[in-house]
Amino acid sequence: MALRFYNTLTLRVEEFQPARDLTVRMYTCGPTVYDYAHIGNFRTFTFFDILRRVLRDRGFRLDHVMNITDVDDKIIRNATAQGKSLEEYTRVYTEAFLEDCKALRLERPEHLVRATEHIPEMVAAIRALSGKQYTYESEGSTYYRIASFPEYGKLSHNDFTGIKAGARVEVDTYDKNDARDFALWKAPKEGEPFWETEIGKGRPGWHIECSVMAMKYLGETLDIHGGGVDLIFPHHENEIAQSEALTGRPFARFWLHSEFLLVEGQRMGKSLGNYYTLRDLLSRGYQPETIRYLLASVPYRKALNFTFDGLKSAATAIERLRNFRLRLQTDAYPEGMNEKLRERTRSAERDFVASLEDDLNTAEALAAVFEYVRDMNTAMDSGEFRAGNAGPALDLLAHFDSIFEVLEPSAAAAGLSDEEVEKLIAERNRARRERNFARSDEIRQELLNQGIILEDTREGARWKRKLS
RNA sequence: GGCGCGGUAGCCAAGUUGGUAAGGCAGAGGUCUGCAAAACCUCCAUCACCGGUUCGAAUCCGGUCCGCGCCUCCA
Repeated sequence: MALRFYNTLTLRVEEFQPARDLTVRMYTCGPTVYDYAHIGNFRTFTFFDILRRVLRDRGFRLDHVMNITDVDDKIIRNATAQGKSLEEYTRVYTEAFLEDCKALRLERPEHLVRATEHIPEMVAAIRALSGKQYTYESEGSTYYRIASFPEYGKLSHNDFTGIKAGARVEVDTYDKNDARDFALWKAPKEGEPFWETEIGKGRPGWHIECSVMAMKYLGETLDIHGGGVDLIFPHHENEIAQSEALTGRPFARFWLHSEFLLVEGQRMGKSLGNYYTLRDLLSRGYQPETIRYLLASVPYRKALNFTFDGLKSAATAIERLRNFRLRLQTDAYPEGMNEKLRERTRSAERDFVASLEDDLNTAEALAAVFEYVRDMNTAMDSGEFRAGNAGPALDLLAHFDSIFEVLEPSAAAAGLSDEEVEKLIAERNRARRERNFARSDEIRQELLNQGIILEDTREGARWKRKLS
């Protein structure tokens, strides 16, 4: 089977192929760095990450651009209030964002680009649009005239032909001819930072940066453009209007959007007290891979209900996989190869891949892995498992982890060192040989208090660190 | 109101070209173990509701109810 994605443009699942060669040209909307990113943001960024990994797993090369919006009204407001320059203000959150991504094991796109580093390109694009009569000026700002782009609404599937100029209450403080028109270039208000350019003093509107940076690095037509569902309108609709007006060509072939994240069944909001940044969760002791697992386990097109129960459940699920891997690595099996089990490994791998190819059905992909794990554990218990089956099984786990990446523990928090653990285990082994079970259990409990779990097996005691 | 997405076991959630419901977590009972842990086994849903099509529907059609998102900044 081939890769298929649900395309917002057509509202259908379609087979995916890059337009040219095997390189996927992809643009995804990144963060606006005015604050720490929250888990809702990371739901979307985790989706991008899974998308990247699956594309590569299916043999494609990636040319992926993600923007960092480091100039917008909120940033200006906050920076001004703190008496900082834009650069000074956004640097903190940009770095925090990159750290968070790293913690969540999100791959870095080939191009991570900042809006403020592309002002000249944006100005050139706006001038080109003006040359084609798509714009008008008002009080020093430049607007895009939507009436001149008949296809407006094709992504959000809205029909705007009935909307009349002035029909809506003016909510923006800028003067526009039509409520749907949007700013390409905003004139500075008193005291606001600005760029001095050929189209006047000011700063870029939000939408133009994505059009410009996407096309600069990837060409006129992208294979994939991604973002959260809330960006479909107006952001992505406006990107299409700008880009296609400029080039006369389709801006993106596939539009992929991730659904919202809810917290305990409710929309996350600061006023509701259920607003969490990644940092909030980490400081509560949850491991990054636990969060990553939870975010990745629900297919991206379904709203994800983020709960603390869910985190606990995710941690336990990961432990099940880690236990299996530990067992593969530490238990001894009879020599040889069980061909039936070998074939079972192949079928699990096929199911795993087929699920991901089906519009990134991560839930089904996980099911394929867990079913496989159960079958292999059963085979181990019954003695059918052979030493030769361990390699393929570990390979399958590695394949799984090349997409989900949750098997390796994050840097251990402070606690006992490996050596200290081994020392205590040796002492416990002596106690057990002497059948001093009281002392033996005492040591086990002591270790457990330190987050170390002991398991006695035929090959002796093995241990692991508990995951939260 | 328009556009879009949903309503499957206690929780999360897969399955919609129709054929008698994946998986994870939690729970109950077993096996194994010095005791545990891990692992395995067994048990735990008729798919929001109503009607229709069909030999047969969670899956198709019609209707109803409910939830969420976008329609103004927002992943």
